[in-house]
Order: sequence, then structure tokens, then C-alpha cells
Amino acid sequence: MIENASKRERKKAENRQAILRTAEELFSGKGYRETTMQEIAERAGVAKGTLYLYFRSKEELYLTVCVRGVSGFGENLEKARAAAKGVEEKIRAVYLAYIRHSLKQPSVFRVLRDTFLEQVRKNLSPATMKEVSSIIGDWLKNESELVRDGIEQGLFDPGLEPYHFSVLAWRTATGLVELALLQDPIVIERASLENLFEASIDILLRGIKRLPEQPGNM
Amino acid sequence: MIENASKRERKKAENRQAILRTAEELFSGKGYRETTMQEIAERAGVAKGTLYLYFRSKEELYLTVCVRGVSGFGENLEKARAAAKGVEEKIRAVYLAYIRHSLKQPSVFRVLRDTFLEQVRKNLSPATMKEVSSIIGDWLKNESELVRDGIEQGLFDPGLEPYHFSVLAWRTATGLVELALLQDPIVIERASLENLFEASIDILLRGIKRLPEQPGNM
Amino acid sequence: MIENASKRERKKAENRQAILRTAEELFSGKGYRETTMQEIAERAGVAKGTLYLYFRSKEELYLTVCVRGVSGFGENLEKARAAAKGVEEKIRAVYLAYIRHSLKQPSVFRVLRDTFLEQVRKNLSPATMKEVSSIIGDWLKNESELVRDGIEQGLFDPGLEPYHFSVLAWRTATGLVELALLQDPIVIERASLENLFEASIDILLRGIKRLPEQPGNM
Amino acid sequence: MIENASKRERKKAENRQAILRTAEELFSGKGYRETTMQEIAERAGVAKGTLYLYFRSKEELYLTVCVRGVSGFGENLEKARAAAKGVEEKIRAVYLAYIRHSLKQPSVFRVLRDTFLEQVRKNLSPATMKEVSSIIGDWLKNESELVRDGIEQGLFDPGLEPYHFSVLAWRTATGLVELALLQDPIVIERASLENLFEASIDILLRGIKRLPEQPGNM
DNA sequence: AATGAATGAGGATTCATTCAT
DNA sequence: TATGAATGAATCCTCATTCAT
Repeated sequence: MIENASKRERKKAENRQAILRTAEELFSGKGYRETTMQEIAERAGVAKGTLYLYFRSKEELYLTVCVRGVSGFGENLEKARAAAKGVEEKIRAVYLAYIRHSLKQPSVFRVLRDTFLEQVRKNLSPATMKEVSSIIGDWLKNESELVRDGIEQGLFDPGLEPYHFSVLAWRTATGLVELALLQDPIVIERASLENLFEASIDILLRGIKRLPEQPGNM
Repeated sequence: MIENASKRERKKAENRQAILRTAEELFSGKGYRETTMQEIAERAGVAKGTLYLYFRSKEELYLTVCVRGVSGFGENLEKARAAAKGVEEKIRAVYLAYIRHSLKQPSVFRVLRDTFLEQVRKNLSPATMKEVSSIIGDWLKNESELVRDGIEQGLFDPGLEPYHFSVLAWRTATGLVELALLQDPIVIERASLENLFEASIDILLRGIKRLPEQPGNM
Repeated sequence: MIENASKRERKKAENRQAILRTAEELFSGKGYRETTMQEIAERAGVAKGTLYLYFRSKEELYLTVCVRGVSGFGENLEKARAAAKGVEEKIRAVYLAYIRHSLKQPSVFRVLRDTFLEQVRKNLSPATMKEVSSIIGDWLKNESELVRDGIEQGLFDPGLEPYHFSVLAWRTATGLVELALLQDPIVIERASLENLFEASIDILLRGIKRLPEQPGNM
Repeated sequence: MIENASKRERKKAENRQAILRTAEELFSGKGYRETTMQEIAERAGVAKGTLYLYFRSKEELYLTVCVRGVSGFGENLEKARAAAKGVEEKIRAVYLAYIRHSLKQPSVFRVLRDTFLEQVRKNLSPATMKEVSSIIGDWLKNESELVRDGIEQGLFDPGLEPYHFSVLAWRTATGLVELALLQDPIVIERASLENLFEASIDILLRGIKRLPEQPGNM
């Protein structure tokens, strides 16, 4: 009896996961409008109607996909920072973790990004907006702390506004990921782009380093 | 006869421009999928069927909007480069011109940006994408000439890949403009962002400067 | 063992009644098409599948509700007839009992009325319709016996077709109840309507009375 | 040119009429829910999408059908009254005209009736409700006048409340039409019902006649 | 007997594109 | 050249019914 119940529960949970995975893949690959419930159902191996047993509407499914992915994101960045030694290394680690994670879970990246596109914001519930914002907000805040530390340690230009740098790094990373996610990358090949990920944070860090001999005029 | 012909020509060109302007505005405001041919026609003051006299399909219309937008950018940036003296100043001028132009013509900016979101790409044929990218690619290549000049003049790190830097600057600028275009800016206030526009190119440039004493290891 | 069996029987009968009560309420409030099996199940406190243990289909459930409703009417009217003395009084009593019962149990009334709206009929098989009508037909036939008695006793116009009068009285009563059940009565106030209930049967009866002096020409 | 335009206009108007006619037929035969846009389109000889060129939604189409039919109804009753001579004949003529017109245009009848069914009232716009109510209201008012005249002329029982009689006649007629509209009439055959139409108004009128010799006690 | 997850046919609506005028 | 009516494929969602547990 319990066996039965749990078996059923398990099957249900599996179904839910299958739907979410499929939906994530499709939404992420083709966007909200382009993805049809029919296709999600087919690929998830269930009937169209079944989707509506688990999610009240296409929109609810989309939001669930979003929120689910977003949760893991923050922790990931946190881990990267904890693992790295030294201010500069931490900044670099978080920056690259943001890029790597985004490339691995494009749908999450897209939600994060969409939160900052007016066009799409209306699709997101306030709750989602808040959760997403808080992740970015945390990153920016933590990042600023690191920069401040760096300044205090004499590593970075004392005239630098720490928060500004965080925003700058975030926007740069986002812009690069966007390019990388295009299925046949344009303007630049994938391999070069990979190099650019590392090069970009190097340039950014170098751009804020303190120059002892010749006083920075920034 | 000739009078009539030229009059007709003029009317035709006007119609074309009106359609393009309207389409740009709508694509920019609601995205490709959300924009209907019906609405474009209505707002442009022509009949739905007329659109198809000027553009073979919705996609071609979109492409034309893009190309027109990119060209506008091109001229603008060209002017900025011509006006500035010295490599570094030219790079800064072009970078800032890109931002200013984007803020002045948000719809062009948005349409172009969307072309780099997969959501829109799924609706566009590879041919369309290729066309847009090649224009942007050309433009980035021009930009990298400047960087190459800078390296030759001993201003920038000789290990730097010029084209990469163009891409980096472009993505950074784009990321910042995106933030600036949000109606209720989150994360950062408008004023700070204005500062960041200038600070960002300073950081980027400083990040690639040659360091005579300690040889660049990038 | 027997205890258990009877207990189960009781439970089963209770379930059946609960389902029927709930269905009646819902069918009455929202109509056949608008009422879903899901909602019936929920409100009756059973699972959707359980409904199909008791009733083969939605239609059979509806039919059962109807039949049950008609039977209730039947008993009630029968009682009224038995209690009254004299043909005329019996007819009046049955007529008023029909109205009172309808007002006391609006859902039964509504379900039965709907069975005579083509909208509902399209959802019901001919068999179902036939079943309901035969019950109502029987009931009307009983009623016409009274009229026949009245004619034989020289009370009513001998040219009168007894069954027709039953139908007429039934439709008139139904029409009046319909009006009375409107939440914000239009056309006539509730109080007046109450008077009309009595006045109407008076008029109907007077309309069929034998007129000794001038031979009825109906 | 004008030829063309008018030809086109005519075609459009014809289409509209065809759709309305078809819709009336179907709505009226199967009810709102049972009728599909697909079927209306097919039978009207147009494509599904075409319906939406003429009517914004299924509901708007339904209401248009309703309102269109309702307009002619009032005039019809008016004509019947004008044509008949004498109070009694006028009442009979209007009553029968109501029945005949209802049978000829069932959809109109249904709208009229539905205005008095709580279930359906929510589907009707206030405007429709008002128009429909006014037709019934007019009938009832005019009818009352006739009854009042009859009383003054010594034809009808002086104790009779004129308005009540109007309501009674209206509800009786409605109840009978309802029965007649069932596709395979139940409880009573079509032919008998036809007789009942006339018999019913005879009974009603006879039921309110003044009885000079034996004072009416109603 | 009871459950409730799964099904899939069916229905309203949208919109890019065509074509007769 | 310009029009806008017509098309129908495509999409989201509902719900009666089935069936494994």
C-alpha cells in the first residue's frame, strides 16, 4: 500500500521533473512564444492535457522553470568566491563562474537577463522579479566588498567607485554570454569567445589596478 | 510624364520610409513576434497588402529595419572617429558615440539587440542573420584597426588581440545601454550610470595599456 | 460479515445520494454543459473516478437527477391531491403544490426545466429524453383524470380535452415559477406574483367551467 | 470603380448576412455552447478566420444575432393588434402572434426567454437586456390597456388586475412555445399542441369574462 | 471499491500571407 | 499601385472518460 503510494508519488515527481526539464530546454532554446505546449508534451513523453495537471498555464510553467533555475545560481557564485584565494582571484572566479554557469544553464541566464529587459519584465511576477533581482543584487554587493577590500589593500586605484566596477563587470559578462549563446555564433567564433572570457576579466582588473610609480589620473 | 513618375517615386520612397519607421518602433517596443503586420500597416497609414509591395515578408521587413539601423550607427560612429585626434581618443569617442546614439534612438538599439537574442533569431532565416552580422562584423573590424594602430604606436599591450577588444567594448557598451534603457532603473541610478559610461571606457583602455616597466603578461 | 456488508451498503447509498444532491445543485446553477464532473466530484467529497462507479456517464447522472426530481414532484403532488376534497379543489391544490414545491426546491425545478430547453437536449440522448418525458407524461395523465371526472360531473365544459388542460396548467405554472425564481424580478414584483399564483388557477378553472345557460363552444 | 466598390460592399454585406443567418439557425437549434465557430463558418461557406473579420468573438456574434431578431418582434405584435377588431380579438391576435412569431424565429424567442432565465442573463449585455425587456414590457403594457378597456366595456370581470392577466398570458404562451420548439416534441404531439395554442387563449379569456347573472367572485 | 493521473479530441482565437478588385 | 477581405495553419486550454494502483 505504502509501496504503491510512494511509487505513484515518485512517478508523479518524475513526470514533473521531466516536464520541467523539457520546458527549460525548449524555452531556453526558442524562447517563450516560440515554444508550444504541444512540443513540450511530446518531448516530455506525456499528453498535452497532462501538462495542465502540473501547471495551470503555459505562463506558470515558464515561471516555475525560471524560479527553479535561479535558486541554484546564487549558491554557485558563492561557492566560486569561497574557493578562490585573494581579492583579485575571487573577483575573477565569480566573474567566470557567472559566465560558465550561464552557458551551462542558458535558461537561467535568460531569466536573469530578461529581468533587465523592459520588454520581458511584464511576464514576470513580482515574486520572481524579486528573487532574480536579489541574486544579481547580492553578486553586485559582494563584488563591491571585494573591490573595496582590494582598494584598502592598495591593489586597486583608490579613486575607483567599487559598486560601479561591479556593475561594469556584470554587464560585460552578460554581453559576452549573450553572444556565446547564439547557436551559430556570429561576429566571432566560439573558440575566440572562450579566450575572450578570460581576457576580458584580465583587462577589467588591469584597468583598475593601482599604478604606484605614475599616479593614476582616473 | 516624368513629373508624374518622379512624384510617384517620391511617394513610394516616403511610403517605404514610413513603413520602416513604424516597424522599427513596433519591433523595438514589443519584439518581433508580438508585432503584427496589421498593426504596422495601420500605424504607417497603408493597407496590410501594401506592406507586401515593399517587403516580401515580415522577416524581410525586419531585416531591412536592422540593416538601416546598423547603417545609421555606422555613419555616426564614423563621424565620431573622424572628429577625434589620436588613437585612444578615437576609441573613446566611438565607444561613447555608440552609447549616445543608442540612448537617442532606443528603438534602433533594441531591434539590433534583439537580433542577438535567440528568441528573435528563431524567427529569422540564417541568411538574414548572416547579413546583419556581416555588417556588424565589418564595423568591428574597422574598430580593431584603431587598436592595431595603438599597438603599433606602443600605446597598447602588444599581446592584445585587436578584434577581441572591439567585441569586448561593444558588448560592454551594449550591456550598459540596456541598463540605462530600463524605465525604472534597478540596481543603479541613472546619474551614476552616466558616470559609468565614461569610467568604463577609461577602465577598458587602461586595461590594455602597455606597461613599460613591467612587461605585460597578458 | 453481514454487518460489514450492510455498512458498506449504507456507505454506498450515502455516496450515491451525496453525488446526486451535488449534481442537482450544480446542474441547476450552471446548466449541464457548464457543470464539470470534476466539480461534482470535489463538492461531493469523492474522487472523479468514483463518479463512474455510480453512474456510467455524465448523461446518466443527469438523467438520474431528473428522474429523482420528477419522482419527488410526483409524491408531493399526489399528497396534495389526496388531501383536497372535490375535483376543482384537487386541481387547484395540485397546481399550487407544483408551484410551492418548485419554489422550495429551485434546483430540481431548474434541472427539469432545462430538460425542455433544446440547449440541454442536444447533450442528451433520445433515450434519456424519452425516459424523463414518459414520467412527466404519466403524471400529466393522472392529472387529466381529474379533469375528466370534472367533466363527467358536469363541472367543466364537455368539449374540453382533459390532457390538454393538464399540459396548459403545467406550462402556465412553470412559466410563473420561472419568473419567481429570478433574483431581481423584473416585470412584476414578488408580492404580486404570489397573488398571481392563486389568481391564475382561478382563471384557468373558470375558463373551463361549464356554462349552463349558453352552451360552451370550445 | 464605383461599380467595383459597391460590388465589394455588397459581397461583404451578403457575407455578413449569411453568417448571421447561419449562426441564428445553429445557435437556435443547438444553443450557444453547442454551436461551434467552425460549423458556422462551414455552413456559411466561409473560412473560420473570416468570422472574426465580421465579429470580434463568438459572444459578439451571438448577441448580434439576438438583437437583430428582437427588433422585428415588437413590430409584429403591434401589427397583429392593429389588424384585429375588438378588445377580445386584439388580445387573442397578439397572443397568437407571439406564438407564431416565436415558432417562426426560434432564436429570437430564445433570446426573449433567456432574458428571464438567471442562468443565461449574464451572457447578455445591459443594452441587449434593455432592448429585450422593453419589447416584453411594451407587450405587457399594451395588453393591460386592452384588458382595462375590456373591463370598462363590461366584458371582463371588474375585479381583475389587468397587468396580472398580461403576465399570465405571456407566461402561458412562453411555456407552450418552449414545448413546441423541442425537435421531437415530448409529452404532447405537435398537432395537439397547435390546437392547444388556440384553446389556451380561449380558456384564458373565458376565465376572465364577466358573468352577468352569477356575480364573479374572483 | 476508490482513487486520481493520464489522455486526446475538440473548441475559440490569431495572424502572416494571398489575391480579386 | 493599392486595397482589405479571405484564408487556414497554428496555438492554448478544457474536460469526459479510462485505467493502473
